[in-house]
Amino acid sequence: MQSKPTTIKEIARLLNISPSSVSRGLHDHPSIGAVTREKIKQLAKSLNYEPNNAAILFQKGKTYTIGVILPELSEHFFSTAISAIEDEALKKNYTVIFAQSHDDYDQEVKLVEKMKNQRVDGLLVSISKDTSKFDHFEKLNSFNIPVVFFDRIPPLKNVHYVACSLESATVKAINYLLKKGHRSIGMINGPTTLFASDERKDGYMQAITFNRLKFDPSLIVNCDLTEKGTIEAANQFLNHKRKPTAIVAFNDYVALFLIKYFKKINVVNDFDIVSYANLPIISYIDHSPVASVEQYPYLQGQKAANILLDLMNSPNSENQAFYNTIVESDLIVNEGKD
Amino acid sequence: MQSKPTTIKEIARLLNISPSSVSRGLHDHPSIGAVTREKIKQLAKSLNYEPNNAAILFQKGKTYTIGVILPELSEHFFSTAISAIEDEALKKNYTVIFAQSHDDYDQEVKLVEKMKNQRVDGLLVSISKDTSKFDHFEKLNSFNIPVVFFDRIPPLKNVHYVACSLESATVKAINYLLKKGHRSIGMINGPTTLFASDERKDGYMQAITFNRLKFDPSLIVNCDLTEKGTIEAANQFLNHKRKPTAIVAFNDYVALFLIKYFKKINVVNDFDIVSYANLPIISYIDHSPVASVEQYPYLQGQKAANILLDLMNSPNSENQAFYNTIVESDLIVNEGKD
DNA sequence: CGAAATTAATCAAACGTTTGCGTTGTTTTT
DNA sequence: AAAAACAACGCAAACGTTTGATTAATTTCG
Repeated sequence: MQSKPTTIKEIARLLNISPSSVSRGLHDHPSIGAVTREKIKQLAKSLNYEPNNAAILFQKGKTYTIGVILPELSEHFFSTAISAIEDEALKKNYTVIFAQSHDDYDQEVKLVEKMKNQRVDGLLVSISKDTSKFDHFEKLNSFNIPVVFFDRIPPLKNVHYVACSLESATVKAINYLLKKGHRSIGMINGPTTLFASDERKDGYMQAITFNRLKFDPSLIVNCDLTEKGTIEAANQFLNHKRKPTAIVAFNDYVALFLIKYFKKINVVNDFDIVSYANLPIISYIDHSPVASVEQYPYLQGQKAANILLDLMNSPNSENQAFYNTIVESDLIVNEGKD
Repeated sequence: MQSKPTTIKEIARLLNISPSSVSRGLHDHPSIGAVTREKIKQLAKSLNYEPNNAAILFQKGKTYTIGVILPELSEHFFSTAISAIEDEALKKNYTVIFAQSHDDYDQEVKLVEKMKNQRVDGLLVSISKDTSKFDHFEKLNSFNIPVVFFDRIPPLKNVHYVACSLESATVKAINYLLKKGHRSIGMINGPTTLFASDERKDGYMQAITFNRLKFDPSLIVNCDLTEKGTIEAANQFLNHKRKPTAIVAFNDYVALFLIKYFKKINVVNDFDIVSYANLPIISYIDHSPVASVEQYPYLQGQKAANILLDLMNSPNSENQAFYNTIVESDLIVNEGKD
């Protein structure tokens, strides 16, 4: 009743050869004769032999595991990204373990420590909102655990990362709105502490100045990304001397709050809204954004995973080169709204 | 530069005692004296000793890993559930690995096999849509790997599971609609192969007959859950001799398709819609469902994980008792729509 | 005071696999 | 025909930790 998994020893015993020969036979080592090799393989197959991973990991001192730390799994962006990571890892026979920081710095520090103790071979990280120190990652260097950051990356030079250029995407978004005839464009930006806020702002300014228009700083409002904050920001626009006719929202949640509020006060048709995609079904709502910045979470996850797999399997000599991959984001125009 | 993790052997060498004493000391084994124990612990701490997990797993023949197989991580329900699973596992120092079947039977079979080979200590499964055979799970019995199904459970008696009682929830939904005055209620149900379809149908019938109303089978339409299928189902209702005034949609996606279609043909105000929750933001759309059946994914994940942890740590004697946990689902009435 | 019980530690095996090195025979080279 | 090369396999150690059995030293008790 109680099946024990087949082992190499068992196969060796049945075949009257040594375990080492079985091991070599299974790995097509040249020093094992063809006939023996086939006998080994056939018996292994018929006994449903599967290598005991724990034993291999232990003996090789590797875990064939990559850790993923991200802020919030239930966010569509991250669940998509981790899905990609898992797919890539599976191809190379790596296992993925993950943990959520819930956007908490202390939690993130703990998780990094835990991942290190779990002896992950490498780490993929999307940093939490309120992480501004990065010592906890540097410790991993001495243990030779490579780290690749994705999407939410730290403002450091000497790290590997994959991210989206929100700046160029924002330029595209503003250009699109300008081409539609808008001359006063508001932006509900995130907290100033976020790198992503800088990128949006820079993109905004770049597009405005490139088109030889006057940049009005009061058209960019920082916001804590809550519903309340969004409404406050919206009110600033409504009372603005140059009331904008289009608004770039920090993300789909903000866009959602905005649309809800605008509907309530019956001004929803006065604005074109552009947002940064993270809710798959936003296009289903009425008066949904006219365009969205697509950040390709699957692609980002894929690239980050592949870079990490690369780093883990290369000698640690080439420490000077850092992978800095930018995934181009695209402006997706919402059809039927144009 | 290149740090090697501290080992028990190293500690033993430095303290001039045997590795076994160190191991016992760290585990508060009574046969180690208090002074020695403290010396061991202090040195271990100062050297940042962390047990080599791979070695422990190997030697114990356990992996302290629970596997999760689910259809689609990007669905909000599942990402929430796995988030709960991870939280529970972490508490007991278990690691979670997961994989997606993408609702494909063959893939699911492969994943079960893979999880078995990875030597997971237990498995949590939400079965794929087109799984109707369950041999691949039974094989796990002989390897003493407990399985707990959650949400999408197989129609078997001798399995552990956690699920939502969609039947009673459906009763609540129908009762709610009846109380609102509806007398002809349509239901867009899923494929007949799904257990979840049976439950909805049973709940519908139960509520109708309990209220001494006549049950009209043509008011329940099976549907493949695609947009096209939803529209076809909707058309059946529109042409029905007793055109319903309320419709119960199989899930939020179906509700979404339905609302979109009804809006297009300008009949959206003719219907009250009730749905089963899986999209967190559905309440933001116009003409959103008047009520939703909440299935508490976090709670389900939590319970399933705890049952599994229980099973893994109990002797395999009590094989007769099966955990059959039903999480009561609630009808959430969409405020402001009532 | 000697036997038994208790305390505190050690020994050695085990878990399954890999791998450097050694040992056979057999074949090829000069 | 002796030396060199090669083919095919076995031996044994190693990875870090746990644990049953054992030993040695000390204490307790009748």
